[in-house]
Amino acid sequence: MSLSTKPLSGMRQRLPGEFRIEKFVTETLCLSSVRAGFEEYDGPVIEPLGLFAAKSGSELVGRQSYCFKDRGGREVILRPEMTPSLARMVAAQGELQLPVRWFSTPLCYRYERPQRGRVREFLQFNLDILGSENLAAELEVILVLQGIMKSFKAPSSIYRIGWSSRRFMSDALARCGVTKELTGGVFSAIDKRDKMKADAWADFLLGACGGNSVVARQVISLVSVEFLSDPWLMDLMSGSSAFQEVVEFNELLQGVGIPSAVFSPGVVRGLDYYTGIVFELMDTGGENNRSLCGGGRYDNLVGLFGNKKISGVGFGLGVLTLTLFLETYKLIPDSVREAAPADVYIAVASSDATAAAGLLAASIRDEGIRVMMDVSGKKLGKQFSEASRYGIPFVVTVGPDEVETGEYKMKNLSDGKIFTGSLAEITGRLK
RNA sequence: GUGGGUGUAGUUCAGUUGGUAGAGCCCCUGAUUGUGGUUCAGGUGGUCGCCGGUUCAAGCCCGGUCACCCACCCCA
Repeated sequence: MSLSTKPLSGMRQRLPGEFRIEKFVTETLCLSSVRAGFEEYDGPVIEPLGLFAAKSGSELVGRQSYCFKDRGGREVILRPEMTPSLARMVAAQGELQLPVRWFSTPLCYRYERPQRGRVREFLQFNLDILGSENLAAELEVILVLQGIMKSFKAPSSIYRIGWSSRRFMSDALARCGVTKELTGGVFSAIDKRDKMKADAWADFLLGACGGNSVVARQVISLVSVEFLSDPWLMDLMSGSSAFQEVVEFNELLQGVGIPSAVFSPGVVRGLDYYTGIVFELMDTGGENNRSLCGGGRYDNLVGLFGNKKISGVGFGLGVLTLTLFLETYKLIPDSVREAAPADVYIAVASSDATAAAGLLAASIRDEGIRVMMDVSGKKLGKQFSEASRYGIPFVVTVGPDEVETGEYKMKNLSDGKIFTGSLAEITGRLK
């Protein structure tokens, strides 16, 4: 009985070609963050279960987590997300200069059935600002998000940043006549609106509203609102500070001019800890059905660790979902997809020249040039094939003749021309 | 956890009413013994996912099982 050649279901395994693409994506994310003054951090993969039990949501922790007892009998969990760890790190710092602007690309784990864009071990880019209650913080993270999309050269027509506010929606639902007990159910009903047929959804919502059709009609009006200046909405929300905040944030977005950001009362977000403005990033085409990114303001997370009240705002972005999005719109550059592993290949004409070839390889490498030396021992033609397959542009041949004369032949594989020269002349050419 | 689909060469797939397993690509060898790509000639490679049943005979029919994919739930 031999071992399986497959990794555990949903676990991450990357061949060099795939890894190169993933690396391109994460490095671009990193660059966009650094450009906005954010600093990178990291946290533990294994956390105490209690860290997530409090605020992340029962579904996430109860059914979709890798949790177990360690050898010390502690209930532990492979982190399903990063934000609670971040909140703890910030809470533990006595004299941290606030606000902090941090980002990270942690591996996270969720025990769910794998499907397109969803696996069990995944990279989730996180970017947060903690310690600012100013709406400028929301604006800043959305600006970074937009900057990320720009740096991938994604035109604003192919994605949409839908945003709303938890506080506003709770207030609005109350004013529509939804009781406190029913609010949660109505929220999740709203979340499902785009996934159901209109009639079926209306029935579903009616159920969530406790069968009260007057209330249900009000809720339908609410989520159908497209503009904040809607007279019905302004009448409903008169005197609401949450509504005022939404209007204010909308003005900020208008002022900056972010065409892809759209007020969408239907955006609710799943995680329990969000309190204020929430947003998500969606593909406007039908290819990638799930949100690529979700985020918002969370006011009470740091408070779990003591008396400090530090408000945060940030988002999580799935590296895999983003990569699928980029693939769909052909936004992964060919230079990344087809990158050669070396600048020059050293072909060894006969085995007695191996030491000389090694010496040559080392001295060219010292100049910062990427050199792949043949280790196959195959005949010369095969070595050229190998270089060609790798996409390496130059081949230098080393054999008894070269060892004797110190003159090397370098072939340019794209035009077939051969250059002859000393080691210094060869490296000069390659630089 | 629920529903649907697919399992045949390294890979993508074809395989007729049940009759001894096929193609493209890849890979290997040679034409070219110190120079790749193109071309040409040849070649390797299969427990048809697994177990059982029906049959003279099963890749094909039936039952079970496992794996993967897709959708739902949830979420990045």
